[in-house]
Amino acid sequence: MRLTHLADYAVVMMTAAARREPCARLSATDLSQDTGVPLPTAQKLMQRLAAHGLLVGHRGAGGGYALARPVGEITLADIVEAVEGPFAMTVCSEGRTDCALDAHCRVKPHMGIVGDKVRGALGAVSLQELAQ
Amino acid sequence: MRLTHLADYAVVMMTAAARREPCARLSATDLSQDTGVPLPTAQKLMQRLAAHGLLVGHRGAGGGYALARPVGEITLADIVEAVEGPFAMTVCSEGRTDCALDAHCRVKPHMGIVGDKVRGALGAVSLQELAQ
DNA sequence: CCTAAATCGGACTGGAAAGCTCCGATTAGA
DNA sequence: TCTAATCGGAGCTTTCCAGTCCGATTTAGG
Repeated sequence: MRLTHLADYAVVMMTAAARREPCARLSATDLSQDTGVPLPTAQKLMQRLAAHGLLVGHRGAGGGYALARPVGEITLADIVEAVEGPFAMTVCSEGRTDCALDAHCRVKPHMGIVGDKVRGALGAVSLQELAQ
Repeated sequence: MRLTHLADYAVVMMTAAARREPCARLSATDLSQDTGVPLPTAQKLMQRLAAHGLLVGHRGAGGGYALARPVGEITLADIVEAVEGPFAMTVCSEGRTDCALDAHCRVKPHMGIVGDKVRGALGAVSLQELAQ
């Protein structure tokens, strides 16, 4: 029950962005230098965060990314979900039924509820709190 | 943010044990047949669960495992923590400081709190609820 | 006392997913 | 129109997890 390195990096980068001016243009290079995250990795992460609507990208010279929403409306759950995928405690919660235990499993109906609880715990932490 | 297969298997096995009589002797073979978990994997999991005080092992002929506590006093958090290790969102929360971002990281102090929240969410679910 | 059954502990192999890097496509500014 | 800086996707290497096997230890029963 721990975050992947990519999700950890994403949280660090988003908090670094939250400390800047709102709507400021942030390039992947800028955040890479601020946080220490390797540049190619930072690029890949910002792509995913933009694809999930947490950042908006502006291309071309002078472009970069900007927070899509106010810092109070972006939660830890949003960031983790953008990088790691949906909060499913088990693979069978995602619709996949290729589980060898599926026939005898009596726990499956409860796992969706558990996932929601975990998501609620992370959803209660906003970027504003993380940035102090 | 998902459980490993081993933790998933452990939850299924513990719920299967919870449906038996309290204090019943359960061998790894029994639970393996009931749940469909491969026998060697079941053995390894029960070792870990016993090492963390969730099961008590009885060696020798007629031996087996039994739940160490009533089903209402064993939570999902206990099981996951026994198999996956402590609830640390990041490696730096466990005391390791070999993180390249450590110097600039301003999020580290908050991660311990986040881990506690997640643990609380899983700690609110007891074996009794999972077994219906 | 002896046999048999079952747990405990370790080390080893295979496989999947994460993590990192490089290269092409697109766009704004001069 | 040309240049420069960025977004976006594809590929590869590496690390960690999952599964398996073996031997050692212990206890109940005949």
